[in-house]
Amino acid sequence: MPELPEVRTVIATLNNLIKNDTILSVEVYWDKIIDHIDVDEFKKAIQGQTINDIKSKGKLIIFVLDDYIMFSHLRMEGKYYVEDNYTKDKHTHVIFKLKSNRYLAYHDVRKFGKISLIKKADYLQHPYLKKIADEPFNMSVSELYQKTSNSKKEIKPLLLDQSIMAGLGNIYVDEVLFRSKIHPETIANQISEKQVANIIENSCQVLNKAIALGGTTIRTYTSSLGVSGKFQNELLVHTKAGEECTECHHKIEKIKVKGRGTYLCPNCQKKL
DNA sequence: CCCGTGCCCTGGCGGC
DNA sequence: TGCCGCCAGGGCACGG
Repeated sequence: MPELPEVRTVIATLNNLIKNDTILSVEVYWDKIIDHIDVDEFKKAIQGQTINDIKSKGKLIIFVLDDYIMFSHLRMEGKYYVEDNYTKDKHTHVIFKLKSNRYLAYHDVRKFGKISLIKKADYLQHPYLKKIADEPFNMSVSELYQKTSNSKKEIKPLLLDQSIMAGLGNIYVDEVLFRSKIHPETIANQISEKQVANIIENSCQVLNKAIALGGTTIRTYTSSLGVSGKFQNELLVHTKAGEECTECHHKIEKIKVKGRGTYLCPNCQKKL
């Protein structure tokens, strides 16, 4: 699933391929992908808009057009392809026809992803963006500590909340808590300021490494974008149930935390 | 205001 | 082999 590093890889590739291209028209095959705006309105408004830049915040992709901002959230399985010829399959839900005679196709097996369009002047008020906190790279220890020390939630669900800190999903949060030696069910207000500093530090390290490993994906524009990273080789706990911990040789366990599959080393990550 | 629950979806997997 | 039922999972709406 795309988390912050995959999104960074996707936008780097999209910038290489379609920055300064112009959207001539758009076809929508699954209306629910288009969010917060009527589909016909969306189709009409986007015609003739040039893609001036593609940015991101957390897991949100931000297309900067002439008069609008287009937000895209890939959720679980959203993918973009840039193609010379458009070949729609059962998972193609939106196709943008570009002035360069190419197509930008949005694929999504689960159909969980969302695409939205808002006038530039209003975009900071859009609910997608408004709820996204700073990424770990810009997060100060005091700000995150303020949030953790006032919360009675478990630390893992708190870190998955994008309004607390942006970018971590289910995979990277397990890796960050393992590297920080914190049990995922630890109540947030029990965590010291020093441990919060560790969480931020480890988040930056893990995400930066994943970005570096995913950043080599750029190939021809017929391949899928940002889905062939190599970060899975760096995972220390996630998906490693039954294997030995790299630190202490205890067995990695899989548990459920607030309904999410969670991997940890019970010896390195002791409950307080 | 905060919390928990259910929903959106479909491929893949376990069970028989 | 095939079919059925269930589950994963980010974010949001809704109800208590």
